[in-house]
Amino acid sequence: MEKLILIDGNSIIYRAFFAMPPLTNSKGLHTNAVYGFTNMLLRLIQEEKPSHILVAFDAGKETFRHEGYKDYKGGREKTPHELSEQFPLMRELLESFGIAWFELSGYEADDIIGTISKKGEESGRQVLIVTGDKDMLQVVSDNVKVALTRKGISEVEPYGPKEIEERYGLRPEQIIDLKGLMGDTSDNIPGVPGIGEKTALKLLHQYGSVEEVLAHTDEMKGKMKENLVNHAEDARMSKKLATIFYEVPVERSWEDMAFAGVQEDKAAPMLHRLEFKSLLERLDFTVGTAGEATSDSNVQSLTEVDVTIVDTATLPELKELLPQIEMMYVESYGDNPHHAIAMGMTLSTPERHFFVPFDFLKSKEAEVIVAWLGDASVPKRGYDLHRADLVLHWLGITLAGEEHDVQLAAYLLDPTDNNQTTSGLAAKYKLPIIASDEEVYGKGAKFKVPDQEILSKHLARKAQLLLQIMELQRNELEKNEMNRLFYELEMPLSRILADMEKQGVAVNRDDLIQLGKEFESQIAKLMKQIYEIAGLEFNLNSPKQLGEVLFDKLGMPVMKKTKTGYSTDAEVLEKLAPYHEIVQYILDYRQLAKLQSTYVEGLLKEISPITGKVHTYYRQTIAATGRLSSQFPNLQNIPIRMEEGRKIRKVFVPSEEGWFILAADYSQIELRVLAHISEDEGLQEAFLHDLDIHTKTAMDVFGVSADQVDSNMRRSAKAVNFGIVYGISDYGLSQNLNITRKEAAQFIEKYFQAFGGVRRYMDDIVLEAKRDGYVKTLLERRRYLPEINASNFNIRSFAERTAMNTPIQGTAADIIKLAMVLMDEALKKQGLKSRMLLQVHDELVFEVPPEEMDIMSKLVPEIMGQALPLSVPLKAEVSSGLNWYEAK
DNA sequence: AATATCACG
DNA sequence: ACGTACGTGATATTA
Repeated sequence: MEKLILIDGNSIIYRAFFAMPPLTNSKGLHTNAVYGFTNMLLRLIQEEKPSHILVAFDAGKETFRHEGYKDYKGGREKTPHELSEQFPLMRELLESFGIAWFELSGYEADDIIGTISKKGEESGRQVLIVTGDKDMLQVVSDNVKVALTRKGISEVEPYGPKEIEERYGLRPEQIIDLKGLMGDTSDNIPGVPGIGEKTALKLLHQYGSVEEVLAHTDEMKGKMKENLVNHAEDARMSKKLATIFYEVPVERSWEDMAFAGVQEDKAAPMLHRLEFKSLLERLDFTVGTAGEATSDSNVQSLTEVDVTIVDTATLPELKELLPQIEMMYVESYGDNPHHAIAMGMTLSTPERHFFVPFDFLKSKEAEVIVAWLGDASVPKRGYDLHRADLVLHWLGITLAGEEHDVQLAAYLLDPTDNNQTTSGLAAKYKLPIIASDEEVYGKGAKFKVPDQEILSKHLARKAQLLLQIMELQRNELEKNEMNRLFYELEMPLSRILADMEKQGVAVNRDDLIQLGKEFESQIAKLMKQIYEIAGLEFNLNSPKQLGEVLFDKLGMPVMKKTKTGYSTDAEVLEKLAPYHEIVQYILDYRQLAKLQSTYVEGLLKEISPITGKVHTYYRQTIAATGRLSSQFPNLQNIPIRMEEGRKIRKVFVPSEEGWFILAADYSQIELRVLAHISEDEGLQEAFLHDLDIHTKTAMDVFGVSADQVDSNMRRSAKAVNFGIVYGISDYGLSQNLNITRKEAAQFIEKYFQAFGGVRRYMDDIVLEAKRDGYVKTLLERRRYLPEINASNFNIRSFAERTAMNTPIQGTAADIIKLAMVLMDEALKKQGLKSRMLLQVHDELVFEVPPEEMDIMSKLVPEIMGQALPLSVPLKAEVSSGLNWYEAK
């Protein structure tokens, strides 16, 4: 049977434009959309081998749809000129490829395609429509399929009647009823307010069509009924607008649309003009002539890979090669690795790739693989092994022996690189490009686990690249003197973190609920008072509405603006508090609302029904300074500064009867680190004598003796110390202390006079950053600062402050990470039952059985204090109790 | 998806 | 003269 492909040119070229990075030829001509379109076209030709092709375009501004509804497609952004200039190029390219195209003033591409597809079907041809527009689904039939583009244009999802039934539970012709009810913002089709896809489908499943729905509104109630009655006409019109017109006078014959393959003599000059070198190279001009074999054409941009799917039959081959496996990759989806769904695993030697389906891995016969995974004496190389460990753990499988994690190494080599994906790293190292995960899986709601065929190949391609990347990383780590940091600190730490996360922290659910009730009643009281005083009810959580009440209605002075309107943050509200009693209530409300939503409700949602604990996920490859971060839930920002919030800590309890929570935190670790690296004598002296550092700073800055330092002076000195650590600026300090910039500048000058070594450090580190392009910590952790020489003052200043702060914050991070590794060793060596549960940047939290309280109270601060010998002592203070609140 | 706000070190 | 303190993550609202 002959096959006809109909392409919605506008839809595809738009998607190509936004999906592709900007691309211009040497003359400055934008070509990215044409490139994306062409790539897709060639792939279609190769895969579908069509006998006929036609590309339809929209023409002119006004179509017959505007006659009934002048706002049709209103509110759309104007087409960027970078795109509009590509339309003529696209038409030329189609002509050079011998592909027919058609447009007709007054009609949309949809209508042209609909018309031709009907004719194609009637003449006994198979039809495939390629578009990004779901409206097109209405023309689907047994012989007409619609391929919808997914995530850009790299992949399409074919829809026949069966797929529409599965996805929507509708017949193709009901798609217009769906649009009629839900509307379409992109075309400015109104639909019925309050009815989205969910509701629309429910109604259609019950009544079948817009007309039937409208005829039965008497059976409904509430807002929905009201909306349907009031907007019945909108619904009817919307349906009409979405309905394809099948009578377009198309001036193309079958002969015009026949496609006989791309001819080199015609196509090559055009491709040259566009400078599509890769396409020229890849095209061998034998592609796609109807019915002809397309043997060795490599239109496909991806390299071929061979993967062996591991099953009963192929297991012996893998078994044989297990000792030679050099790369493992576990794919899963879901942001939270504790709940992630495993998709598949690849095990690779440099020559061969094995794909292990998880169903098989769980079977009895696969236990040889499970044993291999759990054998700590077998070094594992992989990508994001931390995540792999957790995913496998919740499947009951142990992973051990992690030696090289490519993601973690990539983070160390450039912690600010936010594309540590395999395809991103491949690009960085100029290795062959592979499809990104987003291209293969889609993102957000479009995410879909692909067929095993596609998945296994994608993973194999990743593994292939990862093997190469790993070798390059080994060299680079060596060159950067980061071997110790990587192999002795970060790699062992990644195991420890995974173990802490699996262990989790017990949370007393009932107490948390009780606390929530107390917050709730206070919140209700505050809301009532606020609404009463304001004289109206509004959404207190909306800064916009709050701003209107405060500034427009009550006429309070505007202190600060955000880019969208009035600022109502705590700093502003505190200044406004004297003007009106309502402000304090709002501040109190804000505080409680935060506690309730984030810490009560948020935490409750994270308690595992399986373990009754929260299992956070420490991310080791995020923070630019080398710190950890914590997610799902974030256990590094549990309230402590305010008593109300601090109560949250009471619900974090030991997981075993009679045990205790023990917490130890470093005292002034950042300033001690600063004392060490700046070699400032005064600062070192202060820590050698274990002075109160803020008081000491106040003495020097204000030139007074210890007993003359009042609380206000100490507060200022503390702010100066913070400023120093952050990379000081007079403006920042003045904001913090609510003083003038001049006064702040004087403080800073005084500070530098007293601590000359610190001034020298600040100056030197900025020069070092300008010279090397990066700064580093004591353990050789790097952070590149490409903006350190920027001409823009703001950008440059930011980089300079970062240069000052990163070695301090980063070295502190190095130290506590070292302490964690040493602590883990000590616990194991001494056979202690105590468990490390949490890390909060300068604090470690443990759960400890009663008989180990004495030893742990000594051991923990000792190990933390000796983790990295500095020129000043490191001090860790320990405390304990029945819960985290008491361990303060 | 972006913005505002606020919790922590 | 320039205008921000350093590093994170979660929530609710709004576009």
